Amino acid sequence: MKKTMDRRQRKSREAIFKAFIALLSEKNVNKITVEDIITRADVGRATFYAHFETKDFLLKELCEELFCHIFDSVDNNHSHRHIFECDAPDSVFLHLFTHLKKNDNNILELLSCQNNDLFLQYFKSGLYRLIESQHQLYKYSEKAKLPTDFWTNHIASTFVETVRWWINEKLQKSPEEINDYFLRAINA
Amino acid sequence: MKKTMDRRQRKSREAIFKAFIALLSEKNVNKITVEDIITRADVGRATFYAHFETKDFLLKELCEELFCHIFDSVDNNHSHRHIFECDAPDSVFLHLFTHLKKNDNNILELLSCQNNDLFLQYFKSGLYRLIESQHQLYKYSEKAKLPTDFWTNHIASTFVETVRWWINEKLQKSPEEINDYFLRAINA
DNA sequence: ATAATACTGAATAGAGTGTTCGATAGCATA
DNA sequence: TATGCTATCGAACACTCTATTCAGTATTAT
Repeated sequence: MKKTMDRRQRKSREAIFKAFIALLSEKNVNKITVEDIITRADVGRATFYAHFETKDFLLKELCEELFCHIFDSVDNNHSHRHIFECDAPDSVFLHLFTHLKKNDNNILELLSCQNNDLFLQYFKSGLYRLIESQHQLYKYSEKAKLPTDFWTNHIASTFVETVRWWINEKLQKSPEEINDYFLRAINA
Repeated sequence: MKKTMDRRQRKSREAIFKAFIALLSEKNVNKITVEDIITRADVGRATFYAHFETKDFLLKELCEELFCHIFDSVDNNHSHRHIFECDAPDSVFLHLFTHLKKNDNNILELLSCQNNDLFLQYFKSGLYRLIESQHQLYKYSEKAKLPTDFWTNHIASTFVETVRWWINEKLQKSPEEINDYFLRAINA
């Protein structure tokens, strides 16, 4: 989203996103029509198509906006730690759990709605890239003689499944506890 | 599927399944139309709706037909082992990997096509029930103080992800090797 | 104030869904 | 082989949804 965006554009775009998110927690993504969205968002039909080529593009852009924040914040945090030489190997995940619980952008609504698989998959692909860069995680995989990409995928999916379980439990556990579960599961 | 099914019904049903499977490996499930299916299957429109209420039902019944075999075979094998008191704790998974590689019903085509998430998720839900009944798997979870349902989900998803990785690698590894990877990953 | 541009609202063509029905052909049974 | 039963055909139908268009209106940046 460009900074120099017409206020009207921003408003329409935001209204569409907001309506779409609300609808996503109400019904299956395949059953949501453009009519539903524009009625809820209170914008004209032509406006919708001026912003998004199709519903699929809307979904894709929504995912990008949602997850760019969370991964950016990790990247910043990680580079800080690098600068200060404060090496806490697995705290990246604690950082992610904490960030999730803060629930910026109502990300939790989407990760717990009936369409959550959609978002968990998208989240996982972002995670995969992040994990690849965390070399200290691979000590165990070497010990267990597991291929690198197998291990990367294993960690990413275990993280996502931990989040899924956590959300199902209504986030009763603290980020520290759930991070502990996660680390025990991957036995790091 | 009832045994006493009219030959015409069987033929139509099979033709529809076959056409659907072929289409699934060509394009996204959402883009497949009833028109596509009946043209490929060479049956009338009314025939399709006589067999399946909607496309979603077709998909559901396809999944059931596909996975019932594989889980039934495990159940039989498991109860045999029970009778003969031959207790090989984790061989259920080796049995599953072996069964998958045999590729009955072209199950692998579906697990490796672009719609594989659909089938892997369905496969996982079947697995979940199976794992719940395998009590010997929970020794480690008790040691690591992890909740039962967390652990069940962890094993199920790790299995599914192992299968996913295996298929991506074109099934080059033997069932024994891949079972080994899986057991190392869950550290059982 | 002005020019640029985003939005509206209604109309439109086209694709896909799910149903209907009389006619036809295949099936099980006797 | 003749019988009734039932699955299929194929075409037509109403319906919903998609995606585009365009003239008129409102808002914005400068």
